[in-house]
Amino acid sequence: MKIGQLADVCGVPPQTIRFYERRGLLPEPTRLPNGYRSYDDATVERITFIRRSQAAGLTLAEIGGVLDVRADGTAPCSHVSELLTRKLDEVHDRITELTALQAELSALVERSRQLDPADCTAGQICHILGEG
Amino acid sequence: MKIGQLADVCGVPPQTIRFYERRGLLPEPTRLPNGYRSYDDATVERITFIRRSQAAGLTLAEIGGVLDVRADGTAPCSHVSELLTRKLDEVHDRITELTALQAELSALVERSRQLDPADCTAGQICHILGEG
DNA sequence: GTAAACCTTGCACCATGGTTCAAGGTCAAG
DNA sequence: CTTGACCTTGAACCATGGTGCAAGGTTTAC
Repeated sequence: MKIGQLADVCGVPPQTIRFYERRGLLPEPTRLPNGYRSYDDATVERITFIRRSQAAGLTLAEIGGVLDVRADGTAPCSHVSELLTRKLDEVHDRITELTALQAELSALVERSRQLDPADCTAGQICHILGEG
Repeated sequence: MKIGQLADVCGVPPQTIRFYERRGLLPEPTRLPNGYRSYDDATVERITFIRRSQAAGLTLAEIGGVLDVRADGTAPCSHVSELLTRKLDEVHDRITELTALQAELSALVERSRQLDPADCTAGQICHILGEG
């Protein structure tokens, strides 16, 4: 299977596959006599795994880590488990931040509805975003 | 006031002030006879405004837009109001995404607790992250 | 007079996840 | 035999918000 076919099967552009290879997420593929990359079905699975892991919020570096542990012959279970737990914390923290920001923005939008644009001519830059 | 003093007052590094200048968020400052940048209190206010707007989740490009409208002599009220409303939508959408991701991660972590690492030896990469 | 602390400029670099380009080799169809 | 679709490589570029470095000029303190 050449890179274009692999790309079609996996739903990613060929450049992205080469990019994953450069990042060490995919092993160097075997080559056809003409130098073209040649892939088997295991690579389809590997790319699918990468995309699924990305969907779970892991970075490419983190996914690479899992793949490396697996390549060592060690089951990456505890590694993955810790990773997911940590990621869950990060997501939770980010939601907390964004929720606070949402409240802040709501207050500002509400304020913008109540302020009179005519008052805006003062020396300040913007009386909606101005002081607190 | 020289750049270092301005930086201290505003709590940002001098490089960041030059960076804002390059991005058009700060006007070209007047210069002392020796070529050093010279600032007045209005710049303190302007940088404070930039940081406050960043805290509200606006990008530097968006903040620059507000500043430009203001520089035109137009009150940026309706512009800012729309910007904030749009930003509120974005934040809301992002929270929705992250909440879904949180649920997904929770399920995976739970699954990792129930799966037996001994089953991990199969041909797949990771039975926690494997076929969803 | 000299060292430290400040200022100047321009340019390169950081992470993130790719995308795009240039210049060329290969292969199948007509 | 030429056109088009595919493949190769290396390198630059995108947005984001800065940070760091090099090489030099200035100013302040001792």
